[in-house]
Amino acid sequence: MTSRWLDETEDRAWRGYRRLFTLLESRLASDLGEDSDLSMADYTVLSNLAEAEGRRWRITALAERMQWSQSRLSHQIIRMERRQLVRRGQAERDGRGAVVFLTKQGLEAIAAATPGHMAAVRKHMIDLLTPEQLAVLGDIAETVVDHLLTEEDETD
Amino acid sequence: MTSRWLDETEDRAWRGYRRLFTLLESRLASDLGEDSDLSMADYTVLSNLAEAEGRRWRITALAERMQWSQSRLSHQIIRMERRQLVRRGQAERDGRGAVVFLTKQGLEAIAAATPGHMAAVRKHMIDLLTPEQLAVLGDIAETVVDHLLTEEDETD
DNA sequence: AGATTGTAGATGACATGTCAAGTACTTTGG
DNA sequence: CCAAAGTACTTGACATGTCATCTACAATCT
Repeated sequence: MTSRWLDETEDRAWRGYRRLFTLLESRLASDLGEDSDLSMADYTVLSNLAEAEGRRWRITALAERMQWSQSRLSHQIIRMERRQLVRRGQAERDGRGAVVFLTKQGLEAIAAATPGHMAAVRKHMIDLLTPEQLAVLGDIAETVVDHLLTEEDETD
Repeated sequence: MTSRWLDETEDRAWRGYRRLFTLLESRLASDLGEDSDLSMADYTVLSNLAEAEGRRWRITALAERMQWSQSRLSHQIIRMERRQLVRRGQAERDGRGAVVFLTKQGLEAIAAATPGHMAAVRKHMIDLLTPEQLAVLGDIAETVVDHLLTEEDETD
């Protein structure tokens, strides 16, 4: 059925997108959980830290990069600190600030989980698509993301 | 930076997709919340009910359609019932079963929220893309969704 | 019919996310 | 230098989602 709000192509794209992401999220999360004790949230935090200079980030900067609220990241990090995956420390030049950094265990956890996770990403998504489709997806994402980030700064 | 796991096109598509959906989800949710007192979850449930024959669904069937766990839907419906958006009733031919149906208030809520929500969907996504891009997105979603649904039934 | 197994849904404990406030430090402007 | 305003992060209350388990009814098998 086509809604009154979108034409057929639009409707197919929109419903497809919604379904894709509902299914893919839950599939990736369960694959990840099976061989790693990490949630998708854990994984994202750890992989951002692992990619970073010095394997550390200032909290606000990391939240910004991940597009998470500061509060969400704060809670997440506190939970991860309890599990020894990360540790917090004082920021150098700012008494208010905090940095998170990877612990040895965190590094091991992300190193162990990444091959399986990336294999799942390939299997359930990337390898199913042609290079042309991937290129278009990249374009689409760029367009929408740019729009959303730009607009954010405006009064609207 | 390109990861060791994906080539440049793949990496761009994958990171773009992740960023797109993080940003879009939160933007749509906040737009929706601003003019409607509905969460995205509320909206999805209500719109599925509104589209249905008799404006009602058997709980399991609705969960399946939405790709939600039964438990998630059960909790959601109980919360929505408290707010008078839906009501539960006995299924006709099955003493175990339950149906959810829209209340007058639920119908009014979804009717009031839909124009704004669909405008947001257009503004933040659909209208930014060309028909060709939308068609490719539809194809991509179909491919990935089919794969995920098919595989689900297998032993793996 | 009675026992066994299956299915629908609810429930409780707990993980996660959001929002509004609180605390502590920094910056700015006189 | 001090007051006012801003920034960085944490906290607590509460909404939401997940998982395992429970209850009740249905279907099947003898």
